[in-house]
Amino acid sequence: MEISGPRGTRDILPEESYLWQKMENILHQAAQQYGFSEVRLPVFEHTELFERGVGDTTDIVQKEMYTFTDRGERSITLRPEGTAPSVRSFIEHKIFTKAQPTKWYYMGPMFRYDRPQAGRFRQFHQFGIEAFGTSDPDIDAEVMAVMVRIVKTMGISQFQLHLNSVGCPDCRPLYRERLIQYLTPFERDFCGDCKQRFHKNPLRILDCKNPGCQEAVKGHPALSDYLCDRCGQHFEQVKNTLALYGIDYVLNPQLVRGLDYYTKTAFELLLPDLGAQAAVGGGGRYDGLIEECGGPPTPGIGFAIGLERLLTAAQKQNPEAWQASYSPVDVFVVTAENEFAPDACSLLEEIRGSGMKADKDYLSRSLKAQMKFAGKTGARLVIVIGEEEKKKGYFVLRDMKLHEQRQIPADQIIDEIKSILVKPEEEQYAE
RNA sequence: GUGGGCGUAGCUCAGUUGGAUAGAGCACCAGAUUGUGGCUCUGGGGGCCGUGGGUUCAAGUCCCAUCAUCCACCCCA
Repeated sequence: MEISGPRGTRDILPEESYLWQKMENILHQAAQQYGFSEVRLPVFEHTELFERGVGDTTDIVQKEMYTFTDRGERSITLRPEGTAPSVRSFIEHKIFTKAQPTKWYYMGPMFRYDRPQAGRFRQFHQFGIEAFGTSDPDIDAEVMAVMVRIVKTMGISQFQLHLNSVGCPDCRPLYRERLIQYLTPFERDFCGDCKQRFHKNPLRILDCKNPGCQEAVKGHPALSDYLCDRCGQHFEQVKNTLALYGIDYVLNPQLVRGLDYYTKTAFELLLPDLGAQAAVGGGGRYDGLIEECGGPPTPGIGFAIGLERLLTAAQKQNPEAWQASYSPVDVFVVTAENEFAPDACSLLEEIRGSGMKADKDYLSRSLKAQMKFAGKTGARLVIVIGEEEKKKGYFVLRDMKLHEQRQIPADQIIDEIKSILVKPEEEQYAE
């Protein structure tokens, strides 16, 4: 009881990893349907990339990064998010010289030094997409469409897409000024954090959860009233295209994403029954980020979705599809006497060669114990080899689900198990 | 970083105002069933009672510390 993994880490054991594979298949497929291609990026980067890319006023950079000095005296950070590394790769490989836009997706572990709680880990997993090189509002809607499609395909029907526009460097300063004007009388009532935010990033006060701050913010001027023409038109077009796609959304003027780089479109996917961790995914447009990171001026938009939370939500809302039940094998070969082990081995290889999952006992157990073990693996079929069978050239094929068995001539056994296992789809779903 | 809850078998938990070899269910192994799983019955293995200190004739039980874990806040995914 002394050995355990580091705080905030988690092992995904076989009964669960099977569900992750199922989820990952959905993610790959959804992204590819919309024309996104996978990039696989390193899990660590130069610390500076995140300081620049994520923004050094953010909580992520200020208190949540796993940063260390490597043996070459370089400051290295385990990636806390996927956008900055994607941007780095886009610039490094001069992808901007190719035909645009560039549509990428990624998935993998992210790291944040936070205190663990329900739905929050120090190593967690995200899926994300990035579209570089176009500021067409249609791509904003498309990015959200990918997110919504994923959630729906997972069998999640209870969710909300919150949408806002946070403006651009042309119009946000004006709004910021108005907001400061409005908030000034309330300054002394703010919580400690918001007193800081008031000077550094007053927009963040809007989504503070502190009741006192919320009260103060109630009648605040809406950012949407201060958007410049370009941002306003962009926002309208995004909403039009979303409508075209049949995607429902909730306009949320309070939505201000935590990362510094967002411009124009900002959105968040909320799930009601995840408690404190209702935010499953979020994203937005970041038209200044690529330039900020040293690339040519290039617009971009993306989102990231938390996979632990996504899976938890799916299990809650669609338990039939996401319960942990998995059979590692289709066929289990059992021997009446230990001496038939060689026959079992060659039969196994034949079954595996035909594309089915098969296994046997490796502990010299009694026939009864082998049967018991076979039952525990969840194998649909058991093949029995013994004296009689070997002499007369047949196998006993037992169907564990139907609780019945038959004698099958040795040369027909492969075809026979195939015909049982490869059944019409409704048979499999009936389980 | 702040606050709260909880640490007894692989898992879920009992354990009386401190008192004798620390229990149950599930799980695991074996047998009842001399060639067959799921049900039933019988038996078996398995506990530094999180760790360190203290109080006491005596600590799983009381006190202190520490670690782990869970939940919430901040923030996020």
